[in-house]
Amino acid sequence: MNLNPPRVIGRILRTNISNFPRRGRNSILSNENFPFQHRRSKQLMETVITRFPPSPTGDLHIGGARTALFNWLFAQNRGGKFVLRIEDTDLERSTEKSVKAILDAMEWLELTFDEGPYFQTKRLDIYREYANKLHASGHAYWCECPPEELEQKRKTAMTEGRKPKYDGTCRHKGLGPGPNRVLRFRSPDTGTTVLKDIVKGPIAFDNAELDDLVIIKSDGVATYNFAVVIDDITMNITHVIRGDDHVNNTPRQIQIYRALGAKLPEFGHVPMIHGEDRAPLSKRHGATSVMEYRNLGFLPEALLNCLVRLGWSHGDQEIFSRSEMIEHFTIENIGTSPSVFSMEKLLWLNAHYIKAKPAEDIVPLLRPFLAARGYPEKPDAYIAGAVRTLQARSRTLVEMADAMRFYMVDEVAIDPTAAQKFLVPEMSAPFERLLSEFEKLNVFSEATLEPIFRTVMADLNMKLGKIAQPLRVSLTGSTVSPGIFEIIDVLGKETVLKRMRKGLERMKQGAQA
RNA sequence: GUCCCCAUCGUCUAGUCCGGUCCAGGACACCGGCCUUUCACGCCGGCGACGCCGGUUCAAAUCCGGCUGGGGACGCCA
Repeated sequence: MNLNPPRVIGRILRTNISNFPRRGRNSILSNENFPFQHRRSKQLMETVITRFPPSPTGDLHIGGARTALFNWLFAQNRGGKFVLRIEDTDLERSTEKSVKAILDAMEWLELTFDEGPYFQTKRLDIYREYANKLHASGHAYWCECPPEELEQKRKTAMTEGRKPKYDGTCRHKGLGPGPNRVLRFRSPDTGTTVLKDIVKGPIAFDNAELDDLVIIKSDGVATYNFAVVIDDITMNITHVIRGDDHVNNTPRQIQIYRALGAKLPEFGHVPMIHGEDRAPLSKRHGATSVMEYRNLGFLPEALLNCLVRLGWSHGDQEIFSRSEMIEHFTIENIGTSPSVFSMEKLLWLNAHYIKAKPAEDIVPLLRPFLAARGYPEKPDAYIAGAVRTLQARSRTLVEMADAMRFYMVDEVAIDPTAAQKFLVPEMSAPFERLLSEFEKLNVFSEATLEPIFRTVMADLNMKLGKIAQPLRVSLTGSTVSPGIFEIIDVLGKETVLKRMRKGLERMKQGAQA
């Protein structure tokens, strides 16, 4: 006879906990009966503290950056604090270089932190202290099972279709510490643990699914699942916003909080970012590291804007300034399904920010790209002028730097196909006429040039388009460029006349050929 | 295999909580047009989705169940 209601495992549906709103714009503030209502109002007095805990085993990648951004935004929105913590307890894979790379990327994105960076390897004693507490209270025990044996048992379980969990061999041995021994957390084997996820809603786990996880490795270092909990407790973290891939770790962590009698933070799990093929983002999807995007000529505000829209939205708004992101960011508007990172969208956003930014502000950002191309030095004002003509035509700083070549080099290389088509003998007469008019000119600007063009065109009974292409080819070496007057304006009289004479020569050569 | 999560245009998403206002809105990409000295920018228009099957209901993208598909987790990694 079963008098107990059936246990509900997994996503708890509205019918089971009807007043747990998963999302919904106003529900949290409007619903008086919301179970967390007064916890919530207590929180309003309490400072929000979020954290970003990368492990220094590589560059900061897109997914990590978005997690950092969400935590940062939430803290900013609530007037709270943002903590950076380096999770370097994997002594094998953690490197100094990665720490630097992560810090650089955070700085580039201007994701400023109020505390840290903390390093877990500097806090090992704290973990041991808490581990001792757990041992003393009977919540942890020493285990001497050799790793190879455990590995073998896991495999067997897997092939037999069972969950590969620790079988509890040392659970009741009452062992003390010793070489090659690990400390395991004694996980309850009945009941359920409920994760009240602020993004996904409540999720229940059957405790029988959870095994006794290692909390202190045989080298005396805490494992991830233990160190995070201790850190989040001792750093007073109020909200843990992290990737979806941590959902299954959370019930174990909750049990540790409970065993320690600590207050739980709020947990929010954000769906992951995938590549175009829906597989998790990896190298073969192209650039995955934040700094690669800087090298590709992207602006940090564009990357941030792109990332914030992956899994979060505010109605139909696409463009967000930093302050708008902060102002509008709420957990309720985080989506529940995984998203695919799109380079096309990033390019569009980047083009938008390049257009919107004052040319003067682009110059310093562009300089490294110019230098990389070995262009001769030019003054800021000159480059700014060139930038202005290219802003609407460049999606990245790389494209801009490439397109800027003809402004920068002394001699332009003329595209052979373009020369063949436009630097033709028939054009030499009108070209000569234009050249002689230009030579007389003292003030060289669009305002003085345009009337001259008009009169020359009228005299020769030609359309502007007819002469524009040969001129363009002479000045830039290509049939594609910014507007002809803009170019002349930036290049200046001397260079324009020099290149026009060169062009004229080519036209006459064409006549002989 | 077991457990967990997810499911609206090709992509990012609005709408889902509180069913009707949605023969589903916006953005990127794509296609067409306008503007025009080239290329862009900009503007206008077009293409294009509620995974499937049941149930509840006068009414379902929205609630319920199943299926299918995708993803995650199962380490002395984090």
